[in-house]
Amino acid sequence: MRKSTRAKLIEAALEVFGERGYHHATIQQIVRRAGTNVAAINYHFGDKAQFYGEVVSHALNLDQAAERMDFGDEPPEEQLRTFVFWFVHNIVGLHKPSSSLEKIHIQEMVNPSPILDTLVDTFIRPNHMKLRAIVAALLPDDAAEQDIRHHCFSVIGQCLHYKFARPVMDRLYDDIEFTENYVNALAEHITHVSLAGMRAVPRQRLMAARSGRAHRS
Amino acid sequence: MRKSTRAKLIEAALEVFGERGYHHATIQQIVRRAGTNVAAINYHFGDKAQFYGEVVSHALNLDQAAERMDFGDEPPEEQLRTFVFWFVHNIVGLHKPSSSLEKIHIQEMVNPSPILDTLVDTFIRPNHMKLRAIVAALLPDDAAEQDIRHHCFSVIGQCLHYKFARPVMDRLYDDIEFTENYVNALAEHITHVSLAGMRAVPRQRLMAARSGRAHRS
DNA sequence: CTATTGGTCAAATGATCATTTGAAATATAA
DNA sequence: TTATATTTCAAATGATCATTTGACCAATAG
Repeated sequence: MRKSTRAKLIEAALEVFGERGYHHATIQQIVRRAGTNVAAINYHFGDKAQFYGEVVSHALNLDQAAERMDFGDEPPEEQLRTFVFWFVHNIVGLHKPSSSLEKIHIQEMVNPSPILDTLVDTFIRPNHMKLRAIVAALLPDDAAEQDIRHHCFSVIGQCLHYKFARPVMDRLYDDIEFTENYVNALAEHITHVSLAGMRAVPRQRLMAARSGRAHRS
Repeated sequence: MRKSTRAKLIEAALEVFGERGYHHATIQQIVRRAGTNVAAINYHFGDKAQFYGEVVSHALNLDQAAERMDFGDEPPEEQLRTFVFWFVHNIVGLHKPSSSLEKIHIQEMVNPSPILDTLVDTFIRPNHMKLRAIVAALLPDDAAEQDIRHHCFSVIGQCLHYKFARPVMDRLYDDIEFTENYVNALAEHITHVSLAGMRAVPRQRLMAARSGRAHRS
């Protein structure tokens, strides 16, 4: 016995769920890739939903076992840079091996399943808090709670865009290639914009006058 | 005859496709909302795919008929602000009436269908070019092509995040409410960060030394 | 009036999946 | 070895959809 059927199934499912999302992934595809057959799912995991749960928690364990991002005692600017580089590389998917969890993370954002709660608690929130600490260190001490959040979301939003908008970007420009160097340049750009945004804090507060200005339809 | 069945179908489909996306929307749901039955789809449009095509191009026409965003001769800073306010409000969906097209736009980004090509050409690219012009006006004349693009993507990425990450944000923080005022504050934040990022242009170019720094797995 | 056309309907068909089943094969214990 | 529990398999079942069919209805033209 080389590798237990159960293990092969989880491994294959991690890939397939990452590629197609929970709904679009079929059990056929998974068992074919695992070299076994459909009944094994029922036998080992009950049904597709429970199976998916097992797969995700297995991925979460893997991730916890993997090396954690740690910034010695770098200044917060550098910590942000490190965070963004790590995130962008994982998101864009150049780090093939360990990024299945990221893919599932993306799929769940777009099309949440009950698993999302777990995913947020054990994976997303810890990362968010790490970023939040960095952002808080970069902003003035009296920064409002909302501003801290928004700067976090600005950082993450810029990173994720290169995942979500990929199909559109490829149609807008036909010369984009996500090489190692290009992704590094992206990360540098995002770091730059984010830092600039945080340094320019003493902005005038939102004027009430602006309230009505949006798109009048 | 109050409203043709065909019109009722397109109207209902616009909503349903916007809410659930092409794949998850069922013909049953659409015809139920339109108060008719499944055969009408076959009769009027052939099949689901062609139907979807008609619905999207109808929405595009509606959108073209709608008032175009125009900035008199405001300075580019204000133009950017106007653009972001308009985009965020449409994306987040406070502008109920006209936002079905935006919803389909989002759905297509995540789960592209053949329609995406049309959508990019007639809807996304024009908007992108408008933003691009504003960004180019804000950057120094010798700004690199890549920098222009990346600043555009930073703006759009920050905006879209409040759509895509909504399920996650609701789990991270339980006190977020997308009121008119809050969305305005968001838009102001995004404008602020983006402008700061563009003004701080004379940054040192990416060092080759940084190439190897990302997540070492 | 009658025939033709455009439009609607309920029910049938067919495809794709998840899930179950019961028979085989394999291992494990006695 | 024999009995018992585990694990795999191919095929059956059932659910959910999209798509088709053929019977109706209403209007309009001859």
